[in-house]
Amino acid sequence: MEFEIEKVLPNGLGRVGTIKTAHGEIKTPAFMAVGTRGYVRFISPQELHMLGAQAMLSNGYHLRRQAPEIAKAGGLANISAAFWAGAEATAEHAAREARNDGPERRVAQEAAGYLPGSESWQGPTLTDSGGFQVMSLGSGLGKVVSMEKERHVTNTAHKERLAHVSEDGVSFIDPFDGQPDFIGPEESMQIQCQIGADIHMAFDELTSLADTYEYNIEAMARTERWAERSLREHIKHRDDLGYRQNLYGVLQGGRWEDLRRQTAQTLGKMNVDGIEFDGFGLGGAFLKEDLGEILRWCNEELPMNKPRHLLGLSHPDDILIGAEMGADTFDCVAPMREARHGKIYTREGNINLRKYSDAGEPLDHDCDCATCKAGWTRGSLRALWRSGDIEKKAKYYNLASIHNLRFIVRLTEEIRVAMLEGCFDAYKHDFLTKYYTNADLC
RNA sequence: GCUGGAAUCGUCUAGUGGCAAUGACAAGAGACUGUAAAUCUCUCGGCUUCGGCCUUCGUAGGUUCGAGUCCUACUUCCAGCA
Repeated sequence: MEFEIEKVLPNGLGRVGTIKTAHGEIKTPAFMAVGTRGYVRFISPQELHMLGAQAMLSNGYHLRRQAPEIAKAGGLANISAAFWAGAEATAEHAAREARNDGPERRVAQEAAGYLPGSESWQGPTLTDSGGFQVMSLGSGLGKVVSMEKERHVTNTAHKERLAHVSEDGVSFIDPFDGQPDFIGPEESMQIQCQIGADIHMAFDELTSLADTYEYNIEAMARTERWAERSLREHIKHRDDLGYRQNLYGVLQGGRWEDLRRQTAQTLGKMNVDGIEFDGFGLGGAFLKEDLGEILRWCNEELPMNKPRHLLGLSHPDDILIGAEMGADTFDCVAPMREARHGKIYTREGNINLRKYSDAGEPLDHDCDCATCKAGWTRGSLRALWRSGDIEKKAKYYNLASIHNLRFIVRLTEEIRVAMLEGCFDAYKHDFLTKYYTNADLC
């Protein structure tokens, strides 16, 4: 994998570049669409391309059982409709998708034409290691990035712990079928090399905001040991599918400067038989106010010439700060999840669609997404969303997801242009002023 | 006309002696950041110094310490019979 840097900001960290993978290029900064199970919910691969998404991120944890099948088909970016239609995985997959409201849920996806496998994603792909699930199934304190410190432990206090960490890896209960399972660095690498994304993440342990400094030292050291094991295993399999797969080491260390700088140096130099990581994942749960500083600590220590992926963030201020501080790629479920939940992104701040039952105005007055161009208004979209008709709802999820995703993708495109033209600071200031000073902001 | 049955918060609905009264939907507010998330939380008669207070289950009476619940009459609706 090559990474070409075209321009660097005066701060020496933020940059414009191009990542070249076996399945295509990624012009950075870039936002990757999240398709956890190998497809992006409610958005077809063709629609993804049209809205400017350059890459898709899937998850080794969720695809672990289908991984051998995916490998046989030649990897995530090569699987055909026939694969999903014919594979045994389909039955299991459908059962999982349908777990809440029976067949209806699947019918909704079929009706809208968004079942996985109607097409395949032709482009660069990335898989996560399953490390995030250590926390989301385990310590269970939502990965909240909040403006307010008091709020950082929220909404999951009564969760049952489904995952436990040991030196070997993570033992967990699959929340869908209740079966016990285990993933360690070796397992994660084997799974990811079967799925065959262009970029893989080392198996890491994400700590929550509630964890102590002492625990973060322990978890970070474990993540570094896992990183070396990940690299060792990855090297064995990285060419198994006939093209070169790449591995990013993942930085943890919470909100502490000494830990962040230390792990950046350690992972930046880490090698197995002279082979180093191809790039780096910037991980962690962040308070918004700390994000820029933490990224600066990491990226001042990491090698300049390798790409960095900021894991799991996408709010505009986070992306702007991330790009400024040297993150090249991003991914996040928020644009699509929030779309499904009725939050529509606009340049003047986000709106809650519930409040616009009669509104004939566009979603966003300045938007070039397919949904807006097709003339959907706040009112007409709200009517779809609130409809009891499951097919209409599916249509809403499609239209709203496209809008929000395009909004974030476009933001990264504009950041790239602004950086190239040397006006990043002005662009950032203008965007944030407009976006965060509106009274309707939610 | 007779005989049964039914009338509860926008809608549907639970409730057969201690109830401002169940659940669902609708409505309203908030949350969501490497997807256990088409999800979750809160509000949903009025007032409140948050301890309560007031007014409510078709209408009017009655029994009872106490009635949405029991009794009587009336009104309306449904079903069956004329």
